[in-house]
Amino acid sequence: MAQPDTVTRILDTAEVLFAERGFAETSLRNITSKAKVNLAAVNYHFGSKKALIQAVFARYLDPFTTRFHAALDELEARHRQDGSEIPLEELLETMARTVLEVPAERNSLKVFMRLLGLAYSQAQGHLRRYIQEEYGSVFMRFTELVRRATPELPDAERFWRLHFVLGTVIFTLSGLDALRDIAEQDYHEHVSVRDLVRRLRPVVVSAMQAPLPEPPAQQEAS
Amino acid sequence: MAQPDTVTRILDTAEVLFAERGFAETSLRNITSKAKVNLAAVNYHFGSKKALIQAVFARYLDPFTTRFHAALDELEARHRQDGSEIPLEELLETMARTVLEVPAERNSLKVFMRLLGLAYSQAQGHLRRYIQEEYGSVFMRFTELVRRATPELPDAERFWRLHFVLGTVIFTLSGLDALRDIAEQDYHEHVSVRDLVRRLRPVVVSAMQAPLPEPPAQQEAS
DNA sequence: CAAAGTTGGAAACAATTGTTTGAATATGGC
DNA sequence: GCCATATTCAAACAATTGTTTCCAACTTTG
Repeated sequence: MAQPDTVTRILDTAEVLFAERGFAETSLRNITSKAKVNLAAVNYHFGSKKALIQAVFARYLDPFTTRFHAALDELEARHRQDGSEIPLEELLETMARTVLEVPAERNSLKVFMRLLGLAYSQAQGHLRRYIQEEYGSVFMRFTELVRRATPELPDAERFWRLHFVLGTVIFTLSGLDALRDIAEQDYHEHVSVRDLVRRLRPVVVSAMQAPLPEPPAQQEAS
Repeated sequence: MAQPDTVTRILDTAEVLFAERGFAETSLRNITSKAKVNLAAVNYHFGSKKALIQAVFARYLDPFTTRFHAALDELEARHRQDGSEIPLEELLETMARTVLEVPAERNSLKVFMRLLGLAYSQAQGHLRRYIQEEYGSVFMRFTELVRRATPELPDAERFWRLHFVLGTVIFTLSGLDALRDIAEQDYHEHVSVRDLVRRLRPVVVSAMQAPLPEPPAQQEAS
């Protein structure tokens, strides 16, 4: 499409407004007026509002997948040498590190997380489809590694637990501002994102390694 | 406001559409045409779209808070007799049971959960404020009981962990349809809501009882 | 039965939405 | 210099939004 200043001004403004208010609640006029560009610029450079939304995501997810693939490459290479399986903690740790790393440059982890949360919760069917098609492969690679790291878990159980912890992370980090306000007000304790990740670690690990649920419906367990 | 058939037809239709597509993405014309009532009926009976949204929530949350208070009363009374503290599992169990119980009549747990998820994720400031003001007290009562059940947890840690598991539950149950599709397709296994709650139980308990995170910088031991 | 008040309905309201148009301006290659 | 292309801009577009108006139909009540 195009490269220069207008495009990034639009993207910078759009991602903030989207994160603050959602997609449907943010009009193109909101974006263009705040970005000080002409209204038609969005349709000119991106084609449509849908395409703009996808472009906002691509600017985060493209570098993320690149780095995450690289990090997994390195992790696999290291463990291929000493012949050991990659432990679950290391996988989770790697993912967390990559997630923290990518938006660090623009100091916008909060925006990134909020966008991810919106992608799941807003109806926007096209978005989920886009993300699935464009970035599904890296997620599949990760889950396959998790599978090898947790051979004791039935496949279905692991599937659900991964989504359980995904929910924890996205919910917490995407609602971070509101929660942080409450926490600071109630406990007079400032929480940084790194702080939260530190708190999340043992919880997520314990969640993944929780005992298996009792088998369904039958009154009699062994 | 009013009582008869039109009002409930609007509410029934609105909650389904809201759950499917979000608030901003659902127009009053969508609702009224599908409910086969006149467009003006919404503003006549509820006053505004905002008020309709709140009414949809109230229809779930009012009975929920009533029953939850009652269930907690009973739980407290039972444990006051034998002098023991209420264990965490029982608290979580009670909440889960109440959540499952309330919408069971209309077979709309999915809708209920999806609405809760939207309430958190959609910007809709008025909604969060409304829910907080209207139903904050029952949540505070619950957290106080959780506090007594987990005296080993620092207050801030407990606060965060409660929101961690809240995220798990809301995220999972509100995105249930999509996740269920994937799960059935990949593992040929049908998952009911009760099934999911069964899977959630050990995960949530383990998450709450996870070891404390290490203070800001140190190595880890299992 | 008739008056009063409540509910239902078609139409119009003003505001806002995403998108398109066509002319003006800047930019870059020759 | 000039031409072609790329970008910006103001204006208008058609569609949709929540809300209001005014009148008909109904139910209740005296």
